[in-house]
Amino acid sequence: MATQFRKTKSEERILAAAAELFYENGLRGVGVDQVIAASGVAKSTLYAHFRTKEELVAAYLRRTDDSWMAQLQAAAERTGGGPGEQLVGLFDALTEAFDRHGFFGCPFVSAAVEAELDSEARAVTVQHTRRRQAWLTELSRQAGAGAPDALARRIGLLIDGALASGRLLQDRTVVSEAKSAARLLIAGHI
Amino acid sequence: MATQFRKTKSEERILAAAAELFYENGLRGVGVDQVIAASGVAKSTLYAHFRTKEELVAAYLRRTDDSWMAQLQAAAERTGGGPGEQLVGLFDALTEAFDRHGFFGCPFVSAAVEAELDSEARAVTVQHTRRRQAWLTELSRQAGAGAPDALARRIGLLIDGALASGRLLQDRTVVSEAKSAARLLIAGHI
DNA sequence: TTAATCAAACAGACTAGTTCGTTTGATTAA
DNA sequence: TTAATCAAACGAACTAGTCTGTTTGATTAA
Repeated sequence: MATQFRKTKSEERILAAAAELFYENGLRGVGVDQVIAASGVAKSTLYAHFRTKEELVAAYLRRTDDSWMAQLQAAAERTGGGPGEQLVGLFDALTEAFDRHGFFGCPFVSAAVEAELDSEARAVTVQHTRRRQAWLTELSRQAGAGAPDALARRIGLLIDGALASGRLLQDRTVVSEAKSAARLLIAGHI
Repeated sequence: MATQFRKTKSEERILAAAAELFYENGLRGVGVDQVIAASGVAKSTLYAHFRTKEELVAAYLRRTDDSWMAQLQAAAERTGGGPGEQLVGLFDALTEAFDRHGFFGCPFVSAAVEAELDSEARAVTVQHTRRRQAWLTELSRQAGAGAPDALARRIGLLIDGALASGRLLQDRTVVSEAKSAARLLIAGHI
């Protein structure tokens, strides 16, 4: 439907603008007025699509959850190798993220810093972390790791560390160090 | 002098309250009014000691820089071992931090999320990161690492990762995983 | 026509920072 | 001992600006 299309287009623009602004400036660092200015949408339109700022934030994080998982999985599958190789290849997604968006760290760590403990944003953050760990655990299991859960936590730790260190040092070479560290850890687990 | 003592005590109380509040709720999440309420100090007193909120934030971060480095070094030296052993032992400081303050991650990563790019807070964050890396590089060199700088970055990556993952998962077992990962990486570097 | 969008003004809550007159308690000098 | 002095802190009101969210009434496009 055309109205649907138009509605979707506005919502899409809002979310695209919100994603960039929230990621670069933090949740509390971006006002609704900035989002409407960047998306070229009227304030009333934004509030027609999202009842509150918090709902917009949650929508942004849900979308980031999906796209972030997709990027990790795409990088993993691009290796064309087995699960062990994929656990290493996923780190390429971090380099890509650094190159595309700059050194702004992990959006979920940022959200955890800024969102209230009982907020929906926090719930999405928890959900994303579980989702990621479930996937890493499954890959570890398929790779034949003795303790898939422990290996998954270690890989997750390297991902979070690379994003955090990358932000602090403003330097993407940490990713290749995380990658080779991952290789070593995987070898130690199989 | 008694007047000196009194002044110091107020400033001290302000900083102690600010440290807890900022660490748990983020920089932007804490208002000046909360700090004065928690420290039991008048607003005018706070502004007699710190010209702006930003100056208070910077003071909090400088103090955190010092205490955080001291905690890492204390944990390292407590091993009573050589540099290689110290690079592993420092991770005990993370467990202690988790136990003492909860899972609030790295205060400098949080600051990097919330502070403006040109703020003094950001400058203190950069300074802390350099200081930490310099120390880790020196320990790596003493341990006889082939590439002390690379090993230092990997250890730093594990520290940041443990703090970030610990926050996301609300779980301190990541620290022992970071620790054993560190052992493996150090062995690979010597 | 009808649903979506627009611009613009607005209310209400909150925040940083200021001001000013008052209180406290220690030091100093007669 | 007692009275004057002083630095530090206090409380409370106030300014000025920002932020979220609402409302209104006109405009656009199928």
